[in-house]
Amino acid sequence: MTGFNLKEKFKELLKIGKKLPAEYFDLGVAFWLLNPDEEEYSADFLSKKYLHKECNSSAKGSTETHPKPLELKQLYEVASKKLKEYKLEKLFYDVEMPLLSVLADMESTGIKVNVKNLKEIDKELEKKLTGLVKSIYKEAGETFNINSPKQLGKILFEKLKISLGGVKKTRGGSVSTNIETLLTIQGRHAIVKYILEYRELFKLQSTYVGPLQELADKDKRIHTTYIQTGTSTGRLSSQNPNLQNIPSGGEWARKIRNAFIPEKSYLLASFDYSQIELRVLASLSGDPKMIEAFNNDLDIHRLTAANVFNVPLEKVTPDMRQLAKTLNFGVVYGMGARAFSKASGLSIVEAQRFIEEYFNDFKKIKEWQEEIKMQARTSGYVMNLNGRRRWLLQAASMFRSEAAEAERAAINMPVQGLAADIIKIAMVKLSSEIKKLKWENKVRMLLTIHDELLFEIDGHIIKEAGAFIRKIMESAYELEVPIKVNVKIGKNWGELE
DNA sequence: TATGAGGGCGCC
DNA sequence: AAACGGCGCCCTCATA
Repeated sequence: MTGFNLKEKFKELLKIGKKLPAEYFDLGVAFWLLNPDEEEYSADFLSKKYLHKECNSSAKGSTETHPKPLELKQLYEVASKKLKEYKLEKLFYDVEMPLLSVLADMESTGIKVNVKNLKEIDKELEKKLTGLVKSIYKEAGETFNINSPKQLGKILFEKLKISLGGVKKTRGGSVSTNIETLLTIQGRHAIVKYILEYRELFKLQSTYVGPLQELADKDKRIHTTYIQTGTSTGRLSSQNPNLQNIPSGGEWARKIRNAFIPEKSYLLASFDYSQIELRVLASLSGDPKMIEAFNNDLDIHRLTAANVFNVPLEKVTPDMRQLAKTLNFGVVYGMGARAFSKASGLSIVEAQRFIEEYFNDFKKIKEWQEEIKMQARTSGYVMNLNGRRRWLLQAASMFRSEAAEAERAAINMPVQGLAADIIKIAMVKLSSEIKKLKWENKVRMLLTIHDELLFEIDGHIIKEAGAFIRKIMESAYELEVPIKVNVKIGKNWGELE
């Protein structure tokens, strides 16, 4: 079978109990592998671009357009030839295509939520919000739309005349009212703390608690859609609803996660790859210190702290470790002194010193990053270990900021992209092993959240299945360092141990 | 009424 | 806010 949106077709087949085709070729996914930064991966768009056809212009609106068989054939010819040319066949046929049906399964299964519970949280939030709105209007001396940054800015800085010291402008030139700003002016007026809490609670209610109730089906299950062509690095994205950004820290977040539950007599189990991106970075760069740290299962942030502060491991304080953690994360993203100073609270000069010290201690990481940047500049693309490719023609741009942006993307993609491959490979392997064991109904893969898999598992086999899943995830890929998976189990998503 | 930009913020 | 990578969704507001 060849076509577009095969995942949707497969979900239809699953619904009516039909068998999926043994061989299939999703054109959207194929063109995404060839260039993950296309504007879209529709038949129309790709026909126009690669076959020099005009759009299948049935006005806009109504139903999705159905490409003609001939166009499909032609697009297939182009895609399969290019996949071979760019050595992407293995990734396509062994990872992305098998993954497509795994995703169809996961989406069809969905995850159960306690709608009653959500409703209660909704009520609670409503009550809190009503009180906050009252307090805010009282402090402001008038009513206004708190959700409007424009109106809020007027109230704060014109009506209440809160000092603008340390307050930044937005890109559009207006005064910012973001959290950063609110925190800096918090001591200057009583209204600010109400607004901070209002922002937090309104976000939770409008983005999560409300929509999640609406999206539950008759079995109280929520079905996200994974977008296989949704990122430039190889990750998946999740939409309608996005189940990859459910709140995780804090009291309200816990309440929301508590509402994600297993079916009766099942348990939820999460399996998350420990420090997967740093392990990948250690492996790719071959940095001896970092590799040794992971080989000895050391606390990587503590090890980093000991190095950048030049103290023995046991002399590392929590503050030092926190700073090192920020540094480790930042390095993966190509963070500069400015961003690090912002994230750490250090001065830019101090921040710069720490970054230099970091790269002095982990020289191979610096070298690896320089190589990747060079590759991007000279060839116009970067690749990860599996040949996953991202075109970055801007790396050679004469505009420094544009080139720098591309360079940051260049050093991040091979790391984020390999981590993405690893979990994808694990998912495919898991799915086939679960089928082999005839565990389809006892072990259900529900969510994939970048470095984490969430399962719903029959309580009777939880131990066995947990060990089994962990094993497969840890052995899905061979790096220069061990891959470690943390397992947590519980009666809901908010209380896993 | 529909759309898109802007501001903002949730996650890994 | 971003000289910190990758996402999706909410609301407002101007414009079509």
